[in-house]
Amino acid sequence: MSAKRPTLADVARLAGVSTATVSYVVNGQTHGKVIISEETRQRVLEGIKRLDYQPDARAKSLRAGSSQLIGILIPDMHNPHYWEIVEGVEEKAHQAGYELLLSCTSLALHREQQAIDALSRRRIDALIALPSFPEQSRELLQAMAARNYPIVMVGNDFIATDTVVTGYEAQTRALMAHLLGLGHLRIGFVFGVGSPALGVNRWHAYVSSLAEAGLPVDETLVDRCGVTIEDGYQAARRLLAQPQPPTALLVVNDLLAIGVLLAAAEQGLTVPDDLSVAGFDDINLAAYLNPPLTTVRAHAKEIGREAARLAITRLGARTLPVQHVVVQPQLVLRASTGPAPG
Amino acid sequence: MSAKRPTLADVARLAGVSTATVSYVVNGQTHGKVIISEETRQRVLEGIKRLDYQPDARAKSLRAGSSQLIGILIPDMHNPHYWEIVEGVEEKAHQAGYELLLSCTSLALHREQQAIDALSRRRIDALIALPSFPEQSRELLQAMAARNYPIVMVGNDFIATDTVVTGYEAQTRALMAHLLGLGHLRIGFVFGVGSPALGVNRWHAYVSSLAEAGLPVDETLVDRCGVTIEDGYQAARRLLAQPQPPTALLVVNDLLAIGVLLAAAEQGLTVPDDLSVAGFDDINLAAYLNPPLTTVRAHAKEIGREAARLAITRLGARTLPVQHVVVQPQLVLRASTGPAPG
DNA sequence: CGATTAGGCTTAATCGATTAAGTCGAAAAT
DNA sequence: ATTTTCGACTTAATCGATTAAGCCTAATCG
Repeated sequence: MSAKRPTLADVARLAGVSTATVSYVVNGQTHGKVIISEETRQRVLEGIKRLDYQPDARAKSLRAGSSQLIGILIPDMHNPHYWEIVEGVEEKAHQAGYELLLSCTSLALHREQQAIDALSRRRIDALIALPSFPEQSRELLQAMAARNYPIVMVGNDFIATDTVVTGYEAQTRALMAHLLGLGHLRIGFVFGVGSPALGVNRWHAYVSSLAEAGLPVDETLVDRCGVTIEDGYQAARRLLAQPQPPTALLVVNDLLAIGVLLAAAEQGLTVPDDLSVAGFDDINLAAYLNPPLTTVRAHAKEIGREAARLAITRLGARTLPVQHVVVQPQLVLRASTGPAPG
Repeated sequence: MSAKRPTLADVARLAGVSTATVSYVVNGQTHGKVIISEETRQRVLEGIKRLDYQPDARAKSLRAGSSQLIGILIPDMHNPHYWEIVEGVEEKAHQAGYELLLSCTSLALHREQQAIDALSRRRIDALIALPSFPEQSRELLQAMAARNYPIVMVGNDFIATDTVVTGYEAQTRALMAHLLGLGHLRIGFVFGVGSPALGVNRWHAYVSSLAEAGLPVDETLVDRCGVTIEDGYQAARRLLAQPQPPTALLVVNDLLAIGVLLAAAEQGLTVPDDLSVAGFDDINLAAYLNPPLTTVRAHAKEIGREAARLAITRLGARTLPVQHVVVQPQLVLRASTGPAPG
C-alpha cells in the first residue's frame, strides 16, 4: 500500500515519454521552442490524473532558483492588527502567484532571530518584516538585504530598504485635538509596545500636542507596559487608582484598550461619561466593544497590500531606488470618547 | 555586489576540502563512520562564518526526503481560538525540530482546496487539519492519507485518521444546567458555524438538555448565522427584536458572543440582568469583555499540543493504530450569566 | 615483515524537477 | 536528388544538499 509519491519520472514511464515531455506539458509554456502534439499531451495528462501526480515544490524551486514564497514576520499572533496586515499581504501575493510563509516572533528576541534564520534557509524570495526588536535584529536583516534579498520593513525604517509606515503623527494630533476640545486636561497614555521605537511617532505627537495646548507631560498619567490585554488592564488599574486619575486615556493599540475598558468598568467608571478611551489600529473588534472604541484606523489591510506590492515590484526590479510608502490613517470617532467629566 | 548565496561547494573550496566534509561538519553527526579532524573542522567552521553560509532547506529536504515541516490548516485568521491552537502546535512542533507551515482557508471552499494542494506540493511531513468544509474536502484529505501522509483532524473525524476533538457534550449540558438552574426558560442559540457538522455536538447537547428539562426546541430562539462578529451581532439583533425574546443565549463561540454583547447593549439590555450570554472556547479576550464572558473553555493550546503530539508520534510509527484524543473542556462561569429576569 | 586496521578524507550517486541543446524522420525547398 | 526545415520529441546537465562506498597513509598486530 501507499507507494512513494509519484514523480515526473513515474508519469513519464506511464505515458511512454521522457520526463522533459511531462515537464513541458505540466508547465504549459515550452518557451516557444518545444512542441508537444495534442495526442501526447492528452496521454501525459491522463497519466497525471491516474497517478494523482503533484509536482514537488522543493525540487521545482531548487532548480528554478525561486521559491515563489514570500516570508512574513510578525511580532505576535494575539493582536488582530497583524492578521489584518497579513490578509492584505496574502491578497496581493496570491494574485501574483506567491504563497506566504508566516512566522511569529512571539515577542522573544531569540525566537525572532530563529525565525529570520529559518525563513532565510527556506529561501523565501522576499521578506516582509514587522520585527519586534528592530534594533537587535537589524544586523541579521541587513545581512539579508546585502545579499540582494528583497526586504520590506513595515512600521519602522531601521534598515535602508523599502518601507511601509503609518503616518500616525497627524491623526494622533487630531485625536488629541478631539480630546482637548472635549475639555480633557488630564490625558494619559497607556504605552505598551514591544520596543519603544515602535510607538515613537504616536508618543511624539502626544507630547507635542500637550505642549501646544500648554499642558505638561505628566508622567503619573503615563504607563509603559507590556503588549497583552492583561498588561493594558493592569496599566489602567494603576492609572485609575491614583488620587488624581486621568479623565482620558490614549492607548497605544486597540488590543490593550480592551483591557483598559474592563479596568474602567471594574472601577465603576462609565465610558465615556467618567473616562474617555481611545485606541489605535481600528482592529475589527473595535467597533464591537462595549462601548465601541474611538480609534485611529491604520488601514492594516492596505498596509499589507502595499508591503506586498513593494516586495513584488522589487523582485522584478532589483535596482529600483528604495521606496517609502506612508499609509495615512484615519480618525474614527465612536462612543468611547466624550466630554470631560465635571 | 551581492553575489549569489554561498553553497556547500563555496565553503568547501574556501576550506580546501570536499563538499562531503563540509556537510559532515555542518551536521555534526557522521553516522559513526566518517571522522573529521578537529583541525579541518575548525577550518570549515571558519569558512562557514566567513561566507555566512546557511544551508538550503529545499535541497536538504529534497535529499533527505523529509521537510521537517508540519502543515496546519485553519479556517480563519479572525478567530483567536485557532491561533491558540496554532500556538500549542508550534510549541510541540518546535520542541521536536519541526517548523510550521500555516494556511488559512479564509472560509472559502476553493481556497481550502488550494491550500491543501499547496501544502501537499511543499511536501510537508504531516498535516494538522481544521477544515472549514470537512465534507467537501474529505476526498482530498483522504487521498493524502492514502499516500501514508500523516494527518491529524482536529474538531471532527470526517476521515479515518488520528483525531483530536473537544468533548463538548458534557460541558454544554453543564452550561445548560447552569442556565436552567438560574431560572431561564427561553434559552436561545446563536449557531454560527462554517459547516453544520462542526458544531453538531454542542447542538445535540442543547437539544437534549432542553428535552430533559421538558422544554421544546423553539426555532424562533435559534439563529443559524455566519462566523464573523458582525454575523453574531446581527443574529442577536434579530433574536432580541422578537416579541418574545430569549432570556439567555448560547453562542457557538466567543467571537460571535462579542457581537451578541454589543447587540444587547444597543437594545438597552443589561447583561446579565436582562439577558444572560454564554460562549464557547474561552478565547483570551473572553475574560476582558464587558461583562466578562461565561464560557466553556476548550483548552485550545492543549488541543494544539495534542494534535502535534499525535502527528509527531505517527511520523515515527506509521503503522500504529489510529488514535483519538478527546480534550475535555471546562465550564468557566463569569459575569455574563445570571438569574432569569422577572 | 606482510597484513589488518583505523583515521581522515574524497568520489559519485541521488533526491525531483527544469531546460538548453541535441536527434530523428518526414515534408518542403532548391 | 540533395539540402533545409520543421515537428515532436529525448538527452543530459543542473540546482544544493546527503551519504554509502571507496581510497590513501600511517600505525598496529600476529
